Amino acid sequence: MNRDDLLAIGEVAARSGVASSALRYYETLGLITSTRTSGDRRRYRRSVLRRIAVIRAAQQVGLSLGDIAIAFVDLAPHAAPTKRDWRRMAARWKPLLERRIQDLQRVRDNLDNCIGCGCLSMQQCTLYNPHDKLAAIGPGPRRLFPPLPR
Amino acid sequence: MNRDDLLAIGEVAARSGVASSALRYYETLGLITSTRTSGDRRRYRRSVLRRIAVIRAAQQVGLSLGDIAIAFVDLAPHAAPTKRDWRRMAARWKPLLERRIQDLQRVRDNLDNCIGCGCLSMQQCTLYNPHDKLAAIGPGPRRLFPPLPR
DNA sequence: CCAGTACATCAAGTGGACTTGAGGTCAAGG
DNA sequence: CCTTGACCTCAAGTCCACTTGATGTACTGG
Repeated sequence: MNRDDLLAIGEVAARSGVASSALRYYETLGLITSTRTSGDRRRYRRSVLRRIAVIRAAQQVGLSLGDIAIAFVDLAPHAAPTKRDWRRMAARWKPLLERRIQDLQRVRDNLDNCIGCGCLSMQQCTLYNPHDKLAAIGPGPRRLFPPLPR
Repeated sequence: MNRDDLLAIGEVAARSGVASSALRYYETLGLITSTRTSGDRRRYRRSVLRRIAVIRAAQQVGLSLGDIAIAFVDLAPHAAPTKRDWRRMAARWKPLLERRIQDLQRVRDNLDNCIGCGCLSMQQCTLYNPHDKLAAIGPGPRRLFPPLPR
């Protein structure tokens, strides 16, 4: 239906699983870009799907859209990140991801312990230790990570 | 300083790393409870620290405070969860946690792939595949998991 | 006794990530 | 030509997890 290999917002929404309104919102944040038709409709390059996938992945890691935007402008002023850009971003995010995984594994291991012990021997339980990394991570789900290292 | 083995809100805040205002907020949600002194100050049992640790852990897993509250009223109407209660909660949350870890590992493995390949061979890249589990997880960080299984 | 600090309530504000609604436009099919 | 559906903008609303501010009360040290 689209001759120019460009996607309408609805198509992008369908293929990415992200609502059109969210896509417009991403655009206001500079996370994605679009061209317009004569009738002012957004047209997206196919590469936007990759970009969106990266955004979702980064959200998974715990980055805010602001953090992601920074990473994007920082690394890729153009719409389709190059191999090199992508590699840099991936390298940068990986430690965060690793740490996040480790944190969750710690929680899981504690659950295992607690399932075994009933968690009444609290002294050595890291869940119970308020001043470990978990506590330092921040005020709950909305900020799972500190801001990107400068 | 406290004879009755009860903790003032400031002490709980200091020991748990959670702000007093957040503790009061948790109380409005029924996540924690307190008794009052004659002067209307909150006094917490020591076990509240464990409860708070559990709350933070569950947030780590991606549960909302609402979800946690449900799990709590569901399992533990009393202030200090018993060994059995805690075991059940842990057992219930563990699959969520495992899944979350797996999802993140998937992302990480993809990053590894992409660091190697530059992510330009997108066909087999699961990051690029919009209809996989990642896309299904939901609208970003605020709801990393579907609501608790019934 | 008096100052200072810690705590109380309650209403309102914040930030993130969107969604919803009102009101209008554009392009295709019958 | 006219309807329908997808799209547009912009302002406002929503949900979550808290925080902040105003105003008042209680206990502690000097």
